[in-house]
Amino acid sequence: MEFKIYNSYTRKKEIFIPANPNKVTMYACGPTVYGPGHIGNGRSAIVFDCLARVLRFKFDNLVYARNITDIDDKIINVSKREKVESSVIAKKFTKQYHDDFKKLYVLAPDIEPFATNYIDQMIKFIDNLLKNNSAYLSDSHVLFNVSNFPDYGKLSGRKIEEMKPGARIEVASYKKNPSDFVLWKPSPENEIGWDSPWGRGRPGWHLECSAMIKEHLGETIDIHGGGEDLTFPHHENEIAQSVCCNENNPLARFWVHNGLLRSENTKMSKSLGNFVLMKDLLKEYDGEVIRLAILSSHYRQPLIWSNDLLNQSIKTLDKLYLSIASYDLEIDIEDCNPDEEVLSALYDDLNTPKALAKIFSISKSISKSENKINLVKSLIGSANLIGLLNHRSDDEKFKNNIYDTDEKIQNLIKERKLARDNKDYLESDRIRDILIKLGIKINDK
RNA sequence: GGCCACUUGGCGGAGUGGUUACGCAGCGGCCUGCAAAGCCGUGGACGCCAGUUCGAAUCUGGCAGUGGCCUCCA
Repeated sequence: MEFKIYNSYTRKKEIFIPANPNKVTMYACGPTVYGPGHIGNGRSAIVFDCLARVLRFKFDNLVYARNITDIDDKIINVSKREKVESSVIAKKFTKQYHDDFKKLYVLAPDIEPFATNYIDQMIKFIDNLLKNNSAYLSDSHVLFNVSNFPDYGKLSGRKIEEMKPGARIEVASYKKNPSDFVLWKPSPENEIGWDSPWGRGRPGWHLECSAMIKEHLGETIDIHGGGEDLTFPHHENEIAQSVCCNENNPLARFWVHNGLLRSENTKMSKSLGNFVLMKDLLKEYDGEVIRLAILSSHYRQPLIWSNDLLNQSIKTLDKLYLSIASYDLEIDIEDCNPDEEVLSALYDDLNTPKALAKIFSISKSISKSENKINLVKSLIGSANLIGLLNHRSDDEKFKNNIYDTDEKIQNLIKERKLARDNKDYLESDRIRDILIKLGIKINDK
């Protein structure tokens, strides 16, 4: 079965064939760690985690890298405010992201490069660009010379002439062309910086991805991903600098962008302040519920984040677990393979809503089937492929469930059964109410 | 101003030129001491206007609405 994915660069769904089947390469832009991540960051991580899982299933030897931007003006600003080193801020929020991602069942990427570990590579990168006239020095900054790259704007579908310079941000005076972007900028004495041929300073935002991709994955990678909001200017700039640095080799064969989350009618974003933090959400909802909510819509569609969506996901997930409860203990996880229809949905541009529809229908068919175990295997195999149904009926997670081994609760259940046997329904219903208050659902039979 | 995307039932959300998506919620029934779960059944949709076609929610054009981007963002 072939794997198809929508390529933002060509604006078409295309069959994905890796350039080198022995090493499939994917890079996704990770977060800048200057504060706790919101659920939009979570969506991106979940989408590319899901893509990585499916690619791993289809191809051997996927190398998936997702970076952490640990040097940036925003981090520096926070560090000034908190009066600590910027590395302290970066470390703190890297840990927060890791914790959040783990709870969302996002697997660690194969490589997680930190920008500050690649300063040397970035300096070399800039040096290369200066040598071939793709960059210039101006007012202690090194800038990328956009006019030297004719394909600039191709990814985001815009022409330099059509852009309205300074529409939002004032054009810096040291730029030859408003679209030129910073590769290296000077750092004041009291701020973090590294020595370079152009003085003490720090790299521009876009550079790290290009340098780290080149270092770990090569000059041309199979898939480059990130949020839709990174298309311009971030990815456009990455392409420009990488292509110019690497003798016109394309940076990525496929570009994959996830749609943005919205709160009501506007996009959720840090600058608008209308975001929901992952850590706050995770206090109220199970990570698997959040993951299901995210995967219930196609990754390229905008998704309106709401409590309704979450509450629906709770019910749906409950039912999925209920349908496999106890049967799942009889099977070996190794034997669980995804259903063919689920697979073909996922192979078709990662159509998770369609895959979930099939998962639900398998789940529904279990109770009336003669061959329950096979269906349970297929259900778990399918759900696991997209990072769902990670728990078994006897897991800690279900402590507060009918499978609870807690003595007090088991006794209550026994007492209730006794009352029912004696047809003392007043008493049995009273105990049921207690159990419900303890978060335990009673399913007779 | 330029570029791009989207618009499906109460809600979420796929898909297809002609046949039930699916889930949640609803309604009727079976089961149950009563519930829950399960089972059986059921109503309800493709933004508007034209065009192409034997046939369009699906293709084309126009219109409207919503949203995104035009150097902070996943």
